[in-house]
Amino acid sequence: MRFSNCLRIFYLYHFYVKNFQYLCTLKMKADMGLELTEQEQIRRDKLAEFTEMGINAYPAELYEVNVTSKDILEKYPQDNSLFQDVSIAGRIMHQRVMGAVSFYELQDSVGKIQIYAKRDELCPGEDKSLYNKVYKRLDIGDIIGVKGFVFTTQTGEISIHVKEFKLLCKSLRPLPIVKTKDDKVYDAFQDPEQRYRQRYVDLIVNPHVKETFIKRTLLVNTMRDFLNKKSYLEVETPILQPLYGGAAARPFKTYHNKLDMTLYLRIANELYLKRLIVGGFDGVYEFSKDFRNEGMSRFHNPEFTQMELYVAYKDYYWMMNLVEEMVGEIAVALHGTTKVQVGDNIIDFKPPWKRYTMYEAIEHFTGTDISGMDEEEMSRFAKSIGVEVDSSMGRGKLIDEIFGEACESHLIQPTFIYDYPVETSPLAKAHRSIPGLTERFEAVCNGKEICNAYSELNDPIDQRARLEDQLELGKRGDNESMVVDEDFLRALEFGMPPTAGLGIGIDRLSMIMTNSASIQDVLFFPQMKPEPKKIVAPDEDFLQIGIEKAWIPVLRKLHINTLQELKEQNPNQLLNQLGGMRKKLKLDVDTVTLEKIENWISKIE
RNA sequence: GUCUUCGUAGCUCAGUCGGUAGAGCAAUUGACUCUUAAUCAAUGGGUCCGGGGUUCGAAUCCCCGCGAGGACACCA
Repeated sequence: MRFSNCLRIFYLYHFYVKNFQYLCTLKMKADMGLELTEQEQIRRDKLAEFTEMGINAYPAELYEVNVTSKDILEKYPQDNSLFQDVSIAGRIMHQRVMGAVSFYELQDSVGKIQIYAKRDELCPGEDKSLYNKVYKRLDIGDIIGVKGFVFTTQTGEISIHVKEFKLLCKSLRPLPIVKTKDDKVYDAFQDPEQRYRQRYVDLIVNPHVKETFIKRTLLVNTMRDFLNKKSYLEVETPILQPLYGGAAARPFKTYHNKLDMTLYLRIANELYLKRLIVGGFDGVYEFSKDFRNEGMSRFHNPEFTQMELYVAYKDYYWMMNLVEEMVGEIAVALHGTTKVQVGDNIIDFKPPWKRYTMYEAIEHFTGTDISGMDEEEMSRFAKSIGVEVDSSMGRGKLIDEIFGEACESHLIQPTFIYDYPVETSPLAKAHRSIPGLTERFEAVCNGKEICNAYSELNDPIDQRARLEDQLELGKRGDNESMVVDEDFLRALEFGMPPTAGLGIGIDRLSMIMTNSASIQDVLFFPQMKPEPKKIVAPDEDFLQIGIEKAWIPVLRKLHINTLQELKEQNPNQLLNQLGGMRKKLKLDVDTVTLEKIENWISKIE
């Protein structure tokens, strides 16, 4: 008994000491808060006030939620007896205070709902401070939990009548204010730089952004289900690779200390998945984050996601069928139909898709049959349609460039292009009947490649020759060519069954399926250059040359953040400025003198 | 990498010919017991991205950076 009393005293003591320390911290921050904007400072002051009133702005215990905004808005109109005892939590997005009554909009993970609170109900007694000092002074962005019942207001909006509320998190930064009326959005938060750098803000204020990412996940889940239903095995292969291969791209290079070796971040996982087919799996796939050290654009991010699939005893025709079926299913899962609006076009993913050989496509769009041309004729033709040609380009590269220039951007509806030249397809099996071509196809949609697939090359001797040809190309100045992966060749020499392989760009497909113009819109955190950071010297630097602590934030306010910057000041001017700031901020410090300032400056190295 | 557009208050933006930096929302204070882009009144808030230059005077004109968007190049 005595022991437990001691414990209680100890805990009480502990609580007060901690709270006191916290208050001190808050006040201190408030004092040195000269770098904060006015609105941020006001929010911190409010936080300190709340704390002083005994309100914990960051409570630890869970808050029971028994309903979502969406549930209420969907089901309440059908049955007004529902939701008479709800508990819900969310972020305050909008406040309309009418004196003793207030309407807030609360945003939870699936939507928004209006909440209604009345002073005399929240504060039945004489003391109205819970409403006047706390509820009314909550800010946009604060997260609260409320309990009450659902009703319809006089103007017909389904709302929650608040009987009690609890602050769950005080927000210290003002959110962008986006207003909506009749589906028209005012002051939309759409500066791309801020949206991508601070995606959390983007997600809070732009509900359609959340939709995009939910669709992306649904896309991935649908694809995974589709593949699992066919009993293919989802696997994981190395991201850190001693040799990079499986695509033509420049890699990111890194270093392992203990092994004392260079490693590369994978540009593709193709060669590892094929080793697994050699090992005896009939179907393997991986959603693979790949990394390519190249230029960025609205279609390219340094890291991106591909799904690669390899299935034994199949060929590329079979794989075409799988792709159109799978992507068709994805469209239906996301949109309820195979027709998807993308920009100004409606794209229909309903199988079967159009199929052209590469030569057919070029002939279709240019009117010229290039299949019989030699390298020189082809080079002339390429130049004539505006392709930049250089000496490192072989025949295959030329065909590829001609296709890119003349055809790709015109292919809006999903179309398979197949039978690619052997020179640019070092991992694809030679065509069963046409020399110089490979059994490879790409699906092009909305003018962009969305996937790439082959009947995989499983002839180890041909494979070695092709990889060596790539090295030869490398010597001609084509820096994308690959390194020979001896272990991969060794695996092929044990024998890989005939296999169909596929790589499908998840980001590109997401762009199309969500009607997004930029890859940055389907990546939560697209790569950005770092934000420029101000260099701010620590307090000690200033203290060391004899500056009183109170003046340090003032100097920072004047944008004097380092001793070097201080040294460059005109002492007379600084004297005036410091005097001015002292008055303006009503600082409780002795005035500075010119002598003192000169003394500071003289001590700087 | 090249070309091009942009960078002003917490947010969205205006700023004329180079002459005291503005609006709406947000914030603060006050009024308001069913509002909804709530309303009404008052108030505060600025490194005009950074650094140079021209000028009596620069948010504005010129140069050099930084960051972002777009196009091209690159990327099968």
